[in-house]
Amino acid sequence: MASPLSPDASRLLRDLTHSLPMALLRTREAVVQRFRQVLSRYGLTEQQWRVLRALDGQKGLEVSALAEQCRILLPSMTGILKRMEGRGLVRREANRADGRSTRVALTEKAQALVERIKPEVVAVYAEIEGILGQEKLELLYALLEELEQGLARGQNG
Amino acid sequence: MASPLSPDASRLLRDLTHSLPMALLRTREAVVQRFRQVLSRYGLTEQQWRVLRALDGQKGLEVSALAEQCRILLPSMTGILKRMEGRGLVRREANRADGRSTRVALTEKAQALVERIKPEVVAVYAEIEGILGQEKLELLYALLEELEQGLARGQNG
DNA sequence: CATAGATACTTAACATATTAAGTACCTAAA
DNA sequence: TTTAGGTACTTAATATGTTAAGTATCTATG
Repeated sequence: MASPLSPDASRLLRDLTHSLPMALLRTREAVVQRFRQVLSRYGLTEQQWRVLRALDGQKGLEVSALAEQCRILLPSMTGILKRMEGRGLVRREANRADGRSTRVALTEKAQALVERIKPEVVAVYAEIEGILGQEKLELLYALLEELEQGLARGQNG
Repeated sequence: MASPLSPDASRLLRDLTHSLPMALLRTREAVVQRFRQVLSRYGLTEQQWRVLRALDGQKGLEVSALAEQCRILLPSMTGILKRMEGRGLVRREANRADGRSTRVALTEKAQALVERIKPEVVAVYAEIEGILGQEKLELLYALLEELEQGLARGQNG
């Protein structure tokens, strides 16, 4: 049963190896794996590290702001914070001004952990920069952002 | 508590918005969301679509080969295939030559479903190409692959 | 003041990701 | 032939992702 698609459509519907979601997935997978090698030694998932990074240097953030920065949906964030709180990495304080929201902040323990891990993470970044070189890396960032923005505009405005 | 990192390290440890894993995640998220708008109308997840795409036009694939092409780990694939088999989308046949492996193939129903969905997916691809333009898109693919290959070499060879 | 509608989460239910074990089968070497 | 060591999965346990509901709380309005 041959595909009834036009030649142009066939070009667009690339083989799986070259589809854009797959390409983004494969590259991200490879990048994240390197970071995970570091983080797993500290019993942290990549998402938990994102939370630590986002809260580092902040006095505290509301859960929704934190979720947005980390690109983690609120239902997932609920569980992540619960586990991190259980391990004494984050502390929650009620927002007196607004009874609905909660502010989250790092504990001293978490601050220390972040400082201990940072140098190793930096080393991974250096390794990655070394692969592409700074110029290509910047180009990659620019293309990714342009695509993201373009898609966002298509959704909203 | 100021970070004890060098200026160079500070440059490398970008703010969360510009970290490479986050950039890849954000862009992929935006891209996948567009595809999901189509797929969800057919009760398919993105991963299930990857399986359909990989098997489309094949006589059948072994589970491990399928998993590799789809970039889905075997334990996840086990569940995905179980659900798809339950919905009559895939069929499994024992490999007479090797009792360990199983070959998976699309059912007629799944073939028809793929043909029905393809045009809509192609439209999404066209939309994405329109955002970046073909030239930048190719550049993006090339950069992603170069980075992925570079990281893979760092792991293995 | 009463209340409809919005906000900021949390719960629930299901699908997937990740790592570690377990199982059945196969292969090669003693 | 027996057996140690691989291979191709599957199971299990835990963490997240995704969507839909549910729960307080807040805000603007009549």
